[in-house]
Amino acid sequence: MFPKLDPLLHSELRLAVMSILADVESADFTYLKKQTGSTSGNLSVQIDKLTSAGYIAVEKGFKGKIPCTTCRITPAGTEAFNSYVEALKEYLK
Amino acid sequence: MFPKLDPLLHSELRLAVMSILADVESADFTYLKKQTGSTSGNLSVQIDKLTSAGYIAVEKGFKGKIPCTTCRITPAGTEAFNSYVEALKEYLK
DNA sequence: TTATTTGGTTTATAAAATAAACTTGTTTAC
DNA sequence: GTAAACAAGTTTATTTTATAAACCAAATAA
Repeated sequence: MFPKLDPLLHSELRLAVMSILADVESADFTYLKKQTGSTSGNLSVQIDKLTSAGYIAVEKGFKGKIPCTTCRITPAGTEAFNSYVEALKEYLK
Repeated sequence: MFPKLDPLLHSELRLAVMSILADVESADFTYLKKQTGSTSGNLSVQIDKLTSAGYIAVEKGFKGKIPCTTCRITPAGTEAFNSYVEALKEYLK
């Protein structure tokens, strides 16, 4: 039987964001936007959802005078990501 | 950069169906329904989409007097599935 | 014969993804 | 110094999807 896929992670953009954050200590909004090729609006919405789920943590600050939103994955996020990868394997093999 | 994920395959139920059909010669509606645990309505809709995309072929016949819808993957479907798996790996590693 | 079950399809609703428009503040050009 | 352009996002609106609920036709069981 196929395991249920976490709908929060089974989304192209959110998965890309999580994939990046799983690899780096932290990444800011602009970097995520460039790496994923997404629009600001879409990225903003998806970051919110990941934050509400507790999968990532967001810190708002400034780089000089310019606002800067920094994201990092949480332990819960790491665990969810790993579970998702395991679940997905059942579909791909 | 993250490759685009085929939206037709990036769907839990459609992916499960394709995953099954990639493994067997053919499978009928009832079998797919049992294996995926989906509702008839949802399965019917998703089979239609995969058919329209040319990823699977559907044959409608009878098993005795009872109608029986048989599905099998097409070469285009196999290729799309393989590409999807490759693309997804970029997100999971 | 009238329920009930099988094997679905169609239609309606809920949820998601995405795009477009807007905001706040900053830098640049005149 | 002020108007225009830009950066970094957010909010709102629209489109697309997924899913569920309702329905239907034929077969079997009571």
